[in-house]
Amino acid sequence: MPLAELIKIRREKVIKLRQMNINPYPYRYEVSHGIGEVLDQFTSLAEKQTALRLAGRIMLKRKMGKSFFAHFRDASQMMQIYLKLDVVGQEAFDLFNLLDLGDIIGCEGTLFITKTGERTLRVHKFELLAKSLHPLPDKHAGLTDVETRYRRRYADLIINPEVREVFIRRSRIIQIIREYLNSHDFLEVETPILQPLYGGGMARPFTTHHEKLDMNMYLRIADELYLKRLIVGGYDKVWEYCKDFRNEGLDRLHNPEFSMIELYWAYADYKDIARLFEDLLRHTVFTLYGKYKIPYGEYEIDFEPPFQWVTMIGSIAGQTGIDFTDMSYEEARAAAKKLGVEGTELINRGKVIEAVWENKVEKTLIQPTFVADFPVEISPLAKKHREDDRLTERFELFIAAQETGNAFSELNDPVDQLERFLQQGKAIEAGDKEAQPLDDDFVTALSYGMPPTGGLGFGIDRLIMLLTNQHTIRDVILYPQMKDYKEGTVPVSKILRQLLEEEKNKSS
RNA sequence: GGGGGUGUAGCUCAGUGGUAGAGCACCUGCCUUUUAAGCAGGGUGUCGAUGGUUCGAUCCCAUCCACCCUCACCA
Repeated sequence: MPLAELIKIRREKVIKLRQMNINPYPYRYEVSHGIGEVLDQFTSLAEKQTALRLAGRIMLKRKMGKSFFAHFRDASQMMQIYLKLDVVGQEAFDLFNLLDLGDIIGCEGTLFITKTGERTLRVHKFELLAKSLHPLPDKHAGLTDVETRYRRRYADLIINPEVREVFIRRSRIIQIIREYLNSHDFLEVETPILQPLYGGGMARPFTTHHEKLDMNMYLRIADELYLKRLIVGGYDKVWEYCKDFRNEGLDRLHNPEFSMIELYWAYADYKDIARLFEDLLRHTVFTLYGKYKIPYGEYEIDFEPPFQWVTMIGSIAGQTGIDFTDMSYEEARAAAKKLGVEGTELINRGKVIEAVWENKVEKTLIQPTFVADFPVEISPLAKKHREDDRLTERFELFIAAQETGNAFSELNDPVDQLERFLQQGKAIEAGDKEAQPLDDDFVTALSYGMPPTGGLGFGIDRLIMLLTNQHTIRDVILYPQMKDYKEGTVPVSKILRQLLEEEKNKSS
């Protein structure tokens, strides 16, 4: 049956209800218990014959002569209700007959167990709390079409409890991290999303324009430079849960709008940050699951510290037998070529080493592994390594072959920072759309003096994928970015407008 | 951007060069402890969009749109 027909049938029920002087959209319902709570305490509530007031959405409904069985669901759980004519009376019975799957009702009653053993609410009274006009997806096959699931997340959430569970866990994970950082004296701050200049990451930004100020602005790609200014200002530990925006491709690991946590810790270096990050992840996993080993796809990931620590160049040597430590750019390029890694974008020694590493090592890092000491050319905001100035004190944490965090001993020498920006400027001129522009005010801030500082950024969406065993970023973001589509759907509003038109014509 | 795939009823899916089907949902009737309730009956769709080929296209061809997978590039 076409959607318009199904909606019309329900619309007619609404009209009928109004004629019966029943408001299909009343204002409130006094709920005494959640359904999950009722199921948890079923035995004692049933014994006492406590009168309960529960509310939820009708998911299943079947008529049995002079009685009904139905299942309804609230945020916590689903349970069966039983309603019979000689308990509720003819009027209420007929009203229940008008209800559809998807309607939201409030029920008052007591508990019992059916012959077949199902815990059930015997309904004494009920009220319609909201009429549903749109039919629900199939009660067994559910809603599987991914496009509809993402475009109409509400339908996905109504019909797929496991999807609801992922987002409950997402919320818990963020809460656990927030509590951890706050209890470790990190100050939660807010910095601009709308920025006159972007920086703090390698990415193409979204650009916009402020009319009154007549200036171009960018949606932030990272909040790093603003947080470091706060370290200059004298806060020792700061962090932010931030939405960042990057104008790049979309795939199972990338959404243009995504979430990160960045934190900065004065007087610490990248090794202190590694210990902190390790402990934060350990704590989060354990709080969530009560254990350290959790499944991710075909793997079992072990979050019990200490995590493995390798250097970028060392891990390349481990995989390929080739040591890039003392190679010049030309030697590195030749060595990379022998390994099958080449390309015009490999314009300096650092990019060559990074490319070889990505090609040969990244895929192999399943268990949590810190990869440390990145080349200076690809790390414009990190402090040079204390033992080798061709490298920086920087690590990324890899889990299940995915980057799960990025940290440095922060560069706090304003002169060195200026030189790095100038280096990046050359890259921009050479056509690198992801190189970082010179931020004069940031150099100015550093010139006031920033203490030695360790900093960390990690993508929340990818971390949540890892901790909830989801394999596409769209399954951990409630409203992932979708392309507009122009054809192929009949919006409900169009159907309703037609119905209203018909009703008007009929009554006049 | 390259390659591959998908798009048919509200949902999940079959199917066909001669105007389309199933299950669920929906409507009517029976049934006062059912549960994928059951039984009897009923209705149905711009077959993603636009062109083309054809006597005739949902099916073949072209273009476009959306979605998925994959490679490349990046978080």
